[in-house]
Amino acid sequence: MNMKPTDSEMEILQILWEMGECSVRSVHEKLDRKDVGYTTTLKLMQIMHDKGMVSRDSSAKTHVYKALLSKEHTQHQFLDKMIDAVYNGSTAGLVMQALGNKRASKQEINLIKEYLKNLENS
Amino acid sequence: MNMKPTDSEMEILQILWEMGECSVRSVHEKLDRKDVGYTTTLKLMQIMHDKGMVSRDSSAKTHVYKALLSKEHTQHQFLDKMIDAVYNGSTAGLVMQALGNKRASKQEINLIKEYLKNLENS
DNA sequence: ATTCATCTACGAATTTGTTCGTAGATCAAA
DNA sequence: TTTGATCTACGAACAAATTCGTAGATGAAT
Repeated sequence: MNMKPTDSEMEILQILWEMGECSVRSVHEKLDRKDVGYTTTLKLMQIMHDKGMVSRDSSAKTHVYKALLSKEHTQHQFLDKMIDAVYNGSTAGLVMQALGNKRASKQEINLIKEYLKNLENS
Repeated sequence: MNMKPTDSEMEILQILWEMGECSVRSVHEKLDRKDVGYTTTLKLMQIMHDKGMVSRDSSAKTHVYKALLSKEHTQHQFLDKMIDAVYNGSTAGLVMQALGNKRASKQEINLIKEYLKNLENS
């Protein structure tokens, strides 16, 4: 029962994690991908339910979905796979390239330094 | 001409990056995935050639392949996509979770600290 | 020259993910 | 109670990636 979400499923999970509970309609509206039909989103969420990734309250006409996969666990899963598949198992390789990107702001870098300091004291 | 490799293509690229030049046979033998036929590996590398990901010297009977995509650029591409898709755009989020994993050894962490120091002086 | 292992080429089957159209249920408002 | 908007269910089309079987070329060894 330990499925790795697909890209589309990941987009939906992000929204569910942020919102907590959600109808298909709400998810669909928050979805920023180029126009895809409503029933597509519906179908995806039904499949996710079949897979056990989300729970569903179907007591009312409009069903309400909730993520069952934890955000942390799922991120972890992706990260591990990426480190192996793209960085040959080197965590440092990934981290240093991530820091080398122009994407990391001064603020983010300070955050990371703090984090490293705390790591030390444990 | 800027393709994102699939998972299988990535496995092959890893080997090509490591080896420099390679026949299909060599790649196939280094491939550690659960037994897949030789012609499957062949086909994949032919497709990669069609896509322009690898070059091919076909002067001899046994063709010799070489990666055309740079390792750094490809890693970067994956990293960027991952940060958006899984960490909502937060580089720090990814880095800190990577460091939190038990996978980062003391040695790796020191490497990263060094790297951060050098970032400062520039 | 024949044999044999190994190679490439390529079509096709399979699998997995994504998309949508249509049918029928539900419910609120006129 | 009829209408209309919105919902779910579901089959099926489509697309992309992966897999393999088979045919034919090549070259080394007998």
